[in-house]
Amino acid sequence: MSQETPPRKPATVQDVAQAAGVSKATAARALGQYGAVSTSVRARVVAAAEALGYRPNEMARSMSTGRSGTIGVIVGDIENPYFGLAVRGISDGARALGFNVILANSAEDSAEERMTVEVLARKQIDGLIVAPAAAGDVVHLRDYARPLVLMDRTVAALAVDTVVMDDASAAAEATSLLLDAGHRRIAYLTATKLAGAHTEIDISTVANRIAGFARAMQAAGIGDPWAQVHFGVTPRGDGQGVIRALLARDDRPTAVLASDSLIALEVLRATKALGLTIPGDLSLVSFHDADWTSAVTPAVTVLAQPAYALGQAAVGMLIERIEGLIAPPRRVELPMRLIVRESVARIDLSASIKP
Amino acid sequence: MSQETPPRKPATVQDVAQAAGVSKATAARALGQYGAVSTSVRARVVAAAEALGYRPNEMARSMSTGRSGTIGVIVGDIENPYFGLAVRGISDGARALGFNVILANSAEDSAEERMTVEVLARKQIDGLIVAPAAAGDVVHLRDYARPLVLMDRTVAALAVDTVVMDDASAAAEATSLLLDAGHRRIAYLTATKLAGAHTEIDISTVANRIAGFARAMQAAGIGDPWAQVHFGVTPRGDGQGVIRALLARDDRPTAVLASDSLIALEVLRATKALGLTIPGDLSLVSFHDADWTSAVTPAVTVLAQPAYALGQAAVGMLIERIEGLIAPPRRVELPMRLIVRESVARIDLSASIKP
DNA sequence: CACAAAACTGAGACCGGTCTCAATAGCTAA
DNA sequence: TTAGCTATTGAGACCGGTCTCAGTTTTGTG
Repeated sequence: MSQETPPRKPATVQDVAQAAGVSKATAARALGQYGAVSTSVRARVVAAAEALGYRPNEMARSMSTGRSGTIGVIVGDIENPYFGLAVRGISDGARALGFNVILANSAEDSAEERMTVEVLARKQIDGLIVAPAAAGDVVHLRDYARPLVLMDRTVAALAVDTVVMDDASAAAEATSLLLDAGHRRIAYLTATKLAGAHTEIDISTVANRIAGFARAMQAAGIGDPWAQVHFGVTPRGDGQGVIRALLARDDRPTAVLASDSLIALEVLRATKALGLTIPGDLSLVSFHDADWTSAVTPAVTVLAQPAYALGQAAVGMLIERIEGLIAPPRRVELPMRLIVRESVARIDLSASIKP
Repeated sequence: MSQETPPRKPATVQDVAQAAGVSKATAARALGQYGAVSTSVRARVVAAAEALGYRPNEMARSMSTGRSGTIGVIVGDIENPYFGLAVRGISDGARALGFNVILANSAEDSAEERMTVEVLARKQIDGLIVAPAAAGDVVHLRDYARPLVLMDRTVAALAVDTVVMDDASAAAEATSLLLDAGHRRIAYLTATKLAGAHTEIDISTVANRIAGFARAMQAAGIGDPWAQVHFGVTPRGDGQGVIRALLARDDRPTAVLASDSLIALEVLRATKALGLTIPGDLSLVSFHDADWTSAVTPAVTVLAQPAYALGQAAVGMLIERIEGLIAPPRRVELPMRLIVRESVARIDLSASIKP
């Protein structure tokens, strides 16, 4: 059977029908698992299909059913292991439920995001999961009148299913850990840039974390924690410069909280370049339990994020909507877990820190 | 304009045509950038389309043009940063050339790969890039009678465009580095498992690297280098056990060559658990310049692989074929670059190594 | 000013499936 | 035996575009 030359032009239902001596409609029924077909005819059709190497054209099928069996996913940065893991959760979940995934990157840019939504919509995706680049610019998401799920970030203006993490309390917890170890000069590093004029933070995740950080700092009686927040620490941007400048200051922080594993890596790089040691000269806590954090020395204390579960939850909710679920928008919040390892040192509160 | 209620049912060419008072054919020409349309009519149609919020249905378009503008990519393990980077190279290249990508995982399993090819083919992809799980089982790839490009691995039985790296010479180079530093007991660690009965290595990359390793070892007068090759060092499998057992032996290796960054991480984990230090107790060289390798201490000496370029080259060749290029199968080999860092120590050849 | 060439436009087939509806066939109940 | 049903099957419309071909309108040229 493997030696027969495959047809130049792929076989269609029509071809199979002809070979089996039945009508196109009947062949389609036998092949497509719908409608009623007598067992004898079905066998004949299936045999013919087999012989012709028939392969159903999913595109044509989607054309008439109106469902593509594909969902779109837009994240800001696929490079980030956190999103990478979330996407895997989505993909696995989607496949298990019979859907495919088209993945796209927005580069954390709203305009790019808008164009991407348009492209995906044209491809007839059945639904969309997005980690919106900016909560303030979401008309394209509202206009996308189909099942939509927000992941990692909320948008007040969008009443749709949302899955997020408990960013505020996790940030507060990590900050408290540092505070309890005696640290007072704690810097919070995030990749997000403050857009020119307005200083509003347009990503709920970032805002919540900073809020949690500030809350914990203030509870410890430390004034103006916002001054300790450093924006624009991008791995492929000037992140390294920002960190080095920070660590070169006389009143340099004794501890840093990195908002993702890529930033933690930049911190490692900077301390290495500056000859500082962790946790001796600088304590470090990072968001996301990247694989390397537990393997290196010192192992990095992290806030483990259930990113895979995040993705699974998102795709689960999305597909429920696609299947027709009618219900008010749901909101799921997943808890992070603080994993204490070796990158945080105690500091003697009474001793002054050498500049 | 943003306050008009979007139509319940998306507008089609027909709707636009009607609104503009022209025939469907003319509207389609104006909207689809083909055929000739007078400027006045075009303006009228475009305006109508704008007003109706018309959005072309790519699926329908593909249906009649016979081209989906989508290419499929199958790799063994998306988790692996090496493939992750290659996939990004493919995605970026594809987008630049006007194509989309559907990504799939084969879990390094031929059967899974076969099913995936089938699924992608049904989705009418225009071409396929694959890092085949096994060179011995490729009928499904041969039967897939469309543009096909092999990436990272060659398959002698498949005369198609291929992009690979210079695995043999790179492995030899890294081994020589270790040899020159005085090492003699050098272990090669790979994730690949030897399939039950036959001990053939069914992945060209793995075979070539081991060949390069063995060649260098033999050139240094070291007998039976194959005994130093350890298979099945999978991060999510028993990799950790294998490494620990290896490092616990009296004649444990003084250096290891890890075939990817995930394995290097496992080595780090094992030495950490066993209280060994790198490079003091064990030297390490790893394939792939993962981001963490240069940030940690000691920084890991690596064989940098142009994975992004690998992906770009693959997608470039594939799309040339899709566009109709007729030419004998091409083969591109990309060079790796050895980046010496801090994870290799000199060993005094005259001194005996303590067990 | 007349006629050929070029530019537009409209009708309708087609891509490869699904799906509705009517027609035929086989079978049971009365 | 025959009306009444149900199980099968065939014809053809339809999804939303593209594309061919013929008919109509302009434009160009001698």
